[in-house]
Amino acid sequence: MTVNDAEGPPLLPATAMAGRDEPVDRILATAYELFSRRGIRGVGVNELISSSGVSKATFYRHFPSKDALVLAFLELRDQVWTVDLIVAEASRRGNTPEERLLAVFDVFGDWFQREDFEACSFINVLLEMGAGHPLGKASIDYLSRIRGHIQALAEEAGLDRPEEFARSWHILMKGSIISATEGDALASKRAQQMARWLIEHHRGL
Amino acid sequence: MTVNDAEGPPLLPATAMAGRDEPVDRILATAYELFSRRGIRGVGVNELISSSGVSKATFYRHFPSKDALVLAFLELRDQVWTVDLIVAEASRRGNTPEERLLAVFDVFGDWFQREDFEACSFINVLLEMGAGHPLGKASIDYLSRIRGHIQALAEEAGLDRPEEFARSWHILMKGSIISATEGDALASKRAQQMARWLIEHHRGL
DNA sequence: TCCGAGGCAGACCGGTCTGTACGCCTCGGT
DNA sequence: ACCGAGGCGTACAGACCGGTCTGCCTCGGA
Repeated sequence: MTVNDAEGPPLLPATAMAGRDEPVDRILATAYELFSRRGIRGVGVNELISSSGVSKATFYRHFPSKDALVLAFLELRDQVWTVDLIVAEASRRGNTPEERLLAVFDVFGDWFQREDFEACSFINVLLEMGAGHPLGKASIDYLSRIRGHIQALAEEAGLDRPEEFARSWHILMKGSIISATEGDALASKRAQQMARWLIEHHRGL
Repeated sequence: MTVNDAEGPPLLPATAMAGRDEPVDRILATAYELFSRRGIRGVGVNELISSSGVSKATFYRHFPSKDALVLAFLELRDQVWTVDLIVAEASRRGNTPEERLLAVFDVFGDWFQREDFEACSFINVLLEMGAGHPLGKASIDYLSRIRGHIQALAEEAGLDRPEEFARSWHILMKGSIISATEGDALASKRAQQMARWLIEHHRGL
């Protein structure tokens, strides 16, 4: 019995930070919590250090700047959210590559209904900082990694043109996230239906 | 021969502000230009007043706060972008309701390729401020108006369940915008293909 | 026992933020 | 001829920003 095991997979799995209580871990854990919920510009360094119980000097000893911490946050988000929460969970729920692909939107459905649903940090940071900013570029890179997971599943499933398939699939993922942010709790179902049609049209007929 | 008639429909049509040179118009025109490109928090009041050649007292005489100006900007964006640039242009390009629906993604294709492509301000503001913020709620409202235009076209086309159709369609619109922001210039084509399948499945068979 | 690395607390810097206030000027109506 | 509305420029308040720096304390290894 650890923290946040009440509803679905935990956002911050104990395995990632288990037992560690070093300042750098507290900073990262706090950054994950605050950045994912309120964005980058919405969280200041002073709040970060006070919330993580760390002095300012310690903060800047581990991270040369706030942007450096944001980069570390994005990488942590890739591990915790993309890999552990979405990809791994979808793979667990499906038995075949196609089922695993479609299960992504089942996982989305559960995720959308969490009261602490915070949308996709990569999209948030990309739009907040702009595509030209280093943090925006990093976000684009992590978004492409998500597409890579989809493409790998598409290849396993033997679908046609897996790269283009993944790009179309990703449109459904991102669009449904925005719709969920607007309050459409059924956005995952709508996207999943369109995803089924996409699979049909990419099957080697 | 007016301004920005070089490539496609103008972002700020002369008709909207034609001839008017009042301070409030200059403020709004500047706000449109800056907010749509750099977001809300990325533009300060000092820059707004200096760029529009207006004193600070004049600014606060017309808009009681920066948020009030943002609300006015969102409404202007609804008129200039949603109505004049997207809906009207798509209707102009298509002869039937279904063609007009699909033409939305043709307009998107042209829009995505502009070097001053700035994504969707409603999505930007929603993610920047959060769904609970008044500006976020206003953005959700303007996004629902976009869905209303789609739903109206779906009803004209006699499609099944036009409201759900519009929600799915909107997922494709928003997802393709994010993909275009990432740099995928063909996102409009991918979304349009999925949109065709969506129409097929909503036709009264 | 000592000593240095690392952590905590907080003052401080220059800059930026939204918003207020004050002084001066230029109009247009009476 | 006058007078007030409205516009311009600017100084300023109060808060917050990212980032630097100093001082004190604790702990672990030689």
